[in-house]
Amino acid sequence: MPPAPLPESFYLRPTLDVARDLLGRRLHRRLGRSILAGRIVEVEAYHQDRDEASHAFRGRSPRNEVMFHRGGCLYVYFTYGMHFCMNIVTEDEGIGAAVLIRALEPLQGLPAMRRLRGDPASPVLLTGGPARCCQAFAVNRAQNGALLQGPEIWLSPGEPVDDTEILATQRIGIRSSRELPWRFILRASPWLSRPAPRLR
DNA sequence: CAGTCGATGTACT
DNA sequence: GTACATCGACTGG
Repeated sequence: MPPAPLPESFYLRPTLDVARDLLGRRLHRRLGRSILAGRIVEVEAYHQDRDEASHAFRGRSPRNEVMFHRGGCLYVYFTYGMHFCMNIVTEDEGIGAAVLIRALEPLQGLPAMRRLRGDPASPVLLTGGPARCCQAFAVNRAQNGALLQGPEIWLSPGEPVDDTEILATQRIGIRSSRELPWRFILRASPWLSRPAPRLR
């Protein structure tokens, strides 16, 4: 039996708290009779308030509708004409907020992930990057709005992460509100979309 | 290594 | 038109 989903209450907290707390959790995806799993090692928070880079900053629209749903579902959007990105929706109905999954450590179903990704040369190219995570886990428009209580896709507790393992940095690939340190990484993970900044 | 650039759909000015 | 929460192929050092 696969691990049980995190409770809905996990998602109904301030988005930055959820973002940090997502590190070390596991993402599970059922594909027919097989199950894929990965450990979350890199995320970015987005919020309707004070965050011009957020899709929710300018209010509800058909695209960002799911960001305003009650926390505990998946917001999937299409970008750059060919890629999908997946987000964990947070907070109450009516608040536009979500956490982008940027990198995972593959744990289960690696052969299937390799097929879905076109057999990349380096292991980190399997799930290092938000669009790569979606491709490796077969996530696309069809999963937009999916509830995270399974059986299609869900999160499980995984194992605890100490605060000292977490680093907050600026987000990747955005212009506005770039000063917000809302990217959270497991600093020692080899599975990040890019290496942790050097210590000083 | 770093930097550049094309692919290609959708949202928004 | 222009930008876009990206990726992969290619260039040059």
